[in-house]
Amino acid sequence: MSDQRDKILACACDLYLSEGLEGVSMRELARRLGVTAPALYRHYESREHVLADVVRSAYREFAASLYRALEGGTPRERLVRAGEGYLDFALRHPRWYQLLFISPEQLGIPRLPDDIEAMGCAVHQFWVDRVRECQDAGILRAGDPREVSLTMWGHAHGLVSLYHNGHFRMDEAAFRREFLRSAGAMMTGLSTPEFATRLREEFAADHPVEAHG
Amino acid sequence: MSDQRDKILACACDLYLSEGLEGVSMRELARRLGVTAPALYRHYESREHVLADVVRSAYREFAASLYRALEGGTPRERLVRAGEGYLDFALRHPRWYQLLFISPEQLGIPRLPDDIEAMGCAVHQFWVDRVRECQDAGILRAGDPREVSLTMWGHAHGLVSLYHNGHFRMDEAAFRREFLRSAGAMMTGLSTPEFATRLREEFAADHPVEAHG
DNA sequence: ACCTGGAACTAAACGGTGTTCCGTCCCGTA
DNA sequence: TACGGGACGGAACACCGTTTAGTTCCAGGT
Repeated sequence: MSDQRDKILACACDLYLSEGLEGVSMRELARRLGVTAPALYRHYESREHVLADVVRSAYREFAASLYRALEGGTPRERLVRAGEGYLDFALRHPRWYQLLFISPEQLGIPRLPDDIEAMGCAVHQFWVDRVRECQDAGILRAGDPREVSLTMWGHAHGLVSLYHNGHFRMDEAAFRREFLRSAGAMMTGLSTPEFATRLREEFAADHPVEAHG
Repeated sequence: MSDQRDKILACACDLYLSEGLEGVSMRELARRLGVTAPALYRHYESREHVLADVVRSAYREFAASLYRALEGGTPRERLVRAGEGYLDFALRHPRWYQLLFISPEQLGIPRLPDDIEAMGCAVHQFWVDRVRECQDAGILRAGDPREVSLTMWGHAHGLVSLYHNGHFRMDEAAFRREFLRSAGAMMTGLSTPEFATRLREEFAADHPVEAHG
């Protein structure tokens, strides 16, 4: 719509990515745009509305990174690529990732806008779809795909969140390894017995030296 | 040490629990204590130092709730009770739980104080101990207990965090059920085959009607 | 060409924040 | 009685989000 509104949003995203939430002040935003703070209120109702738009940008970026997984040719490949996309996004853009799971309280509002909540639902649905098609393909155990995806999502988000908040004494490479190992262990539990066997065979083929450890 | 310092901390805890982080301002704190804001600086170096002490209080409360699990008579019972204590604490005191996993950035400091990081390590070690003794008892699969506890911790924290931030459209009772189901599914994957069989038998005995579903 | 309306902006101000500086009071001790 | 020091209050600084009122400027209609 408005050109200036777009500039404000772009500047707010830059500011957030470099300085964090506290760094996004109406005055600093105005300073960088060469205007005074009240001028921003012609284009945005309040600071929270600016931040809400930044969250929307984060969701769009995240969705783009996730939906690339649909280029995979099989259910299994799509699930794996989705997992890789998730981890890559979380590690490459920590601040944007944190924005996806921010509590309304931290934004200074009682509830998230409905359209942002809907974006969260869409992401959840994406995972449910990935799980369901893997169940249909005999890769994952039968069961409610919403329950299985809840388990997977919780596990992934929990590890990333603990890492981002400094609760693991690891560098990024070590965390990547731990994440993949942990996810593998969990997936084995969620897989059908046949696929779990196949997974172990593939792992043994990929790690011949460690196979005896 | 100082009497007034204790009063400030107690008041800050009350204020945080009822109003959240943003609600803890030096001026409001002083108002409630019947003094002016600068007076607080006789007893605390800065607002961040007050908040750091609130975090320490949260850890002490959390640890007390967790360590009660040691009253259990067997490794299995101690692990189960620890899990229940974790979930209970997270649901009964959401604000205190969130403080345990807060990022330094949200407190306005670059890194958490060493002693607070150590408190986090102690909690992690507690879980490692619970896992190890369950492995020794033949309940959990053999393997590095640190890796297994990482998986369990990540899973539990992720679900709680997503629930607290409003990413699940459930009430507390529904979340409790989902949490226990998800944890059960994950534990089955981490258990020894023998124990997993026993778990399923116990579940069937507890849910005779649903056994056919 | 003139007027008008509205969009976009600025300056000033209000009430809030964390924090510092300085003066004051009071109490225990020499 | 004098002094030192801890505890406090008042004023101030620099920041914040936001509101109000006044200014500028340009497009459109008469």
